Amino acid sequence: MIRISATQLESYRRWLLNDESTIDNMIDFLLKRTPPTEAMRAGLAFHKVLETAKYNDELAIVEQDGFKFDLSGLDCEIALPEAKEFKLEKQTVIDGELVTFVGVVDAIKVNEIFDHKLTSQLNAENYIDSMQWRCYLDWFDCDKFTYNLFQSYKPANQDVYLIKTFLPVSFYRYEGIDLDVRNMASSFICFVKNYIPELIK
DNA sequence: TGGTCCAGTACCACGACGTC
DNA sequence: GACGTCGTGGTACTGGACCA
Repeated sequence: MIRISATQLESYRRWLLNDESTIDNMIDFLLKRTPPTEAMRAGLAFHKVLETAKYNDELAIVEQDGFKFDLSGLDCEIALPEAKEFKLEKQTVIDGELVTFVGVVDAIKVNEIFDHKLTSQLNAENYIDSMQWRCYLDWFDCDKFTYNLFQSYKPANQDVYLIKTFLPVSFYRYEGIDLDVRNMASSFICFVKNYIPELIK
């Protein structure tokens, strides 16, 4: 049996596209030998801010885990569903191998999944090819996936992240999305069998 | 002139949470 | 308390454009 997360599949997809990345790089990632950057920690802290926010909360300057975020520059309302951090496990068989797909979405409501991303570069095209939304739409059996993109900027000599822009970007289920996920998972399983068989329990 | 902003690209550890 | 599992995408860098 092998457990596969949406993050793993997305990282594997990007690894396939990168001619210069080595097999060892991918193995290191899957075995979790990599340290998180400050940006990742900032993203985590911002996530926590959105998780703990309540309906009708007016967020201006908030502090979380040592990071300060200034949302006063946003002149819009952000809809945050009540169902947050929703986890799913789904078992299936691919190429004769028992597979457990696992994933956690930031928020979910009827037929729609939400994922929050703190980014310095607001580029929706970065997410078009992503396996993440495909996996979640397939596994959670939903029709719409929305990335809530928050563009941040950290001025030099300041310890605050200015949240400049909020941009929701949605993707929709299409015919054959399950096949795309299965094909990528099949390729991933093949890689694991060849290079990291210890991940198969 | 200095500060800000943008584009593109590759890659990897920690906190939180659930389970035992 | 120990252990296993998951998502967190931004950093660093370069070159160039823009603005006050």
